[in-house]
Amino acid sequence: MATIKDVAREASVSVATVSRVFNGASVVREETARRIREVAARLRYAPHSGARSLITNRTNTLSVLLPDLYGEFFSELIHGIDLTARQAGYHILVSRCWEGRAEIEEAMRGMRGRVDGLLLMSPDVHAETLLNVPANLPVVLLCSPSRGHELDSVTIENSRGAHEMVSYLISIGHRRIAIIKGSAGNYDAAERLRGYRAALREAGIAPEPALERDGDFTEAGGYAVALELMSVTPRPTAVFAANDSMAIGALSAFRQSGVRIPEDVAIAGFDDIPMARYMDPPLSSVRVQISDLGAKSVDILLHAITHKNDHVRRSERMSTQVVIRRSTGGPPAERPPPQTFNREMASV
Amino acid sequence: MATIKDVAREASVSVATVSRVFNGASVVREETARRIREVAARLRYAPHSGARSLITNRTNTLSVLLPDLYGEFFSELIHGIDLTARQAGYHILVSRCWEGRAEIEEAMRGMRGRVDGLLLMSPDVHAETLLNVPANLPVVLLCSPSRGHELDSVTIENSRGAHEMVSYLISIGHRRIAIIKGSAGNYDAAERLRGYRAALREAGIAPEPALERDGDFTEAGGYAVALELMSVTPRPTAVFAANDSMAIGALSAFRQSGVRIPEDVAIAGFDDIPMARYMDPPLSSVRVQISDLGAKSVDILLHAITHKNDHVRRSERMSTQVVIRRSTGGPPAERPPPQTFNREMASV
DNA sequence: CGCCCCGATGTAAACGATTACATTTTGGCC
DNA sequence: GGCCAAAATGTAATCGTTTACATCGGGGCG
Repeated sequence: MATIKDVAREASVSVATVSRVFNGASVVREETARRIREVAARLRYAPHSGARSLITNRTNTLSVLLPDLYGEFFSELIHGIDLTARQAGYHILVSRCWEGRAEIEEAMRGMRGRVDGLLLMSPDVHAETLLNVPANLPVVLLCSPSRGHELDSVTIENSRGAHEMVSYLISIGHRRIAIIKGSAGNYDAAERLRGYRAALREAGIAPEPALERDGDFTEAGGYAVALELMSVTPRPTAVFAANDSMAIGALSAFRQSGVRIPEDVAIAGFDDIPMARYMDPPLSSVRVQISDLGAKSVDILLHAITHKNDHVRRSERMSTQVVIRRSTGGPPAERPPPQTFNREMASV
Repeated sequence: MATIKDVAREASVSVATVSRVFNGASVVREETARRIREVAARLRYAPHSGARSLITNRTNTLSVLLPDLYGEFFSELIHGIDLTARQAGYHILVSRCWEGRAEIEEAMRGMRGRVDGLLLMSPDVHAETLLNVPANLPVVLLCSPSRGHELDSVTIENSRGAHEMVSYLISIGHRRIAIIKGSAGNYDAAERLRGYRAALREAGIAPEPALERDGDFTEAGGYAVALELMSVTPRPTAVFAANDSMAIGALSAFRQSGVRIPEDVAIAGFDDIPMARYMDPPLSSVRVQISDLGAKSVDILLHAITHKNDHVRRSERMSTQVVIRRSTGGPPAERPPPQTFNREMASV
């Protein structure tokens, strides 16, 4: 493939001049520039980004390291990341790493010289404890547990969101509220569980182990747990799933068993994925702007890169919003929902 | 950040020896190797992949260039790509480019020296006509129109899949079948439309412009089109949506208007995203193994890379499978569906 | 003891760009 | 025409690796 030297030779100039026309840096005579561009096009020359970044010490690439993710959350996140990154002229490299600490360390080491910064989602291992990873690589933590303020991070207000939703369920009269938990060891999952428990406690409702079931963030998981829940006696009157996928699975399971939603059991999810409003009945959920989360984390990362990772660390929390649709039933006529709850237009 | 030279100096060896330790190539005395590894760990050294790939001429990175995509399809595709790529030791770089030819060319030029090969999904511009892009960069076309056999490609059996689904609808008695088309200019969309028309033609049903409506592959789009369709007289008895997202939107619109599914109108989609089976009623769809599509395209790309792009081009077509669930109603008792149709277990 | 061979290590030339600095060209002005 | 500043272009060091080839040292063997 043609290199800058080939172009230089063919156009009878030095490589410096060719470089200059491709970087617009200093002034090259228009006639020379045109000739160089012609030659370059003829040779199908494109600058070698690897060589370039070796000397400039910038790759214009960001890395995104994620655990295995499910559908909508993943694509929304990448969408937000991509949008912001590309606007700033950055490419993005995505990798998944399931296997915990060792694999994360390995992946981070592989990033040296490949990217300018790293977005890390590591819901089960504290990133601060990672060993033998490139020093001084800017890192932003996504939805991950974090010891202190060593690293930039952005998280979701999980606990508060869950708390609000469960409080709403209580406010419309539910006392037996089950939860379908997220994956074991997952940070978001743990926080949502915490919010659920706190809401019950504040309402003076005793926790009940039989109503706290292990889930895994998938539709199939939600479906399976819902089947189990139906045989719990007395049956819960409401189910709060730690994400929408599980809520949708549960909804499907209940309906297939002849349990009416929301008359027999109310269902609520978390995330408010686009699909939620198209369910039957439309699913109440805790909305979190996933793509904004991605966008914000990129902003923080770019800031870190600009300041060569020598900046004051930030910890952002994305706020959530309870969205009530029909899957939770209407509030009892005698007690309207508090103002902080957002009731959507009936249409869509 | 520490370089190989720092490690060499600190361990009192030459850079060559350090390099050897990190590449396992030739034999280094165990004692020396251990010392070098210790120093490297202490200095948090990681090889600079940019510099490495400059000389080896391999980046171990694949690029994925996609138009704007919607939720499940995108994540499933990336999932399959990532799995296969990482197994072969490759990273993946994802970019979106909406703005047509110029942006694609620009993006491809930016890939020079950054990746070893390219997965390109370009549903509206013929990739063969791209100008001034790096010569000899291995490219595999994904779900894209293609003139001939200049480029490797993998596509979906869109037309056949649509044909089968529409034929099924006809076989259970439908005559007025509407279609919600995919995005204008989109290759998959056009092919699915073709299959729809062919099936009607073969059954001797006259095409009817009022029943062919423009969609855009989103839930909201499907919702809107369904509302329009309700005012068409006589009303269609079945709706075939060019993807599941639109089918789900349509389903929601019909139901909100009191139209019963499948009694009043049957609905079918395309893609069979995971969510389809959790709809109420569960959605009939044309299944395509999206992640396999990603995996297969990576296989082809890796083959091209191994052979330095000097290999015979392949054109694979991913087969589809009609999956009948309740949204299309049962077949008339007197005419069982042909054997090629796959009726799923009722559970899940 | 001297030779040879082999295993371990070092030396230095790439890879393809950018860029500070040096050099040449240009053109305006007296 | 000669001078000079500014504009245009060239030279060469540099980025952090890999790797062909050279070198070195020590053990086995005659």
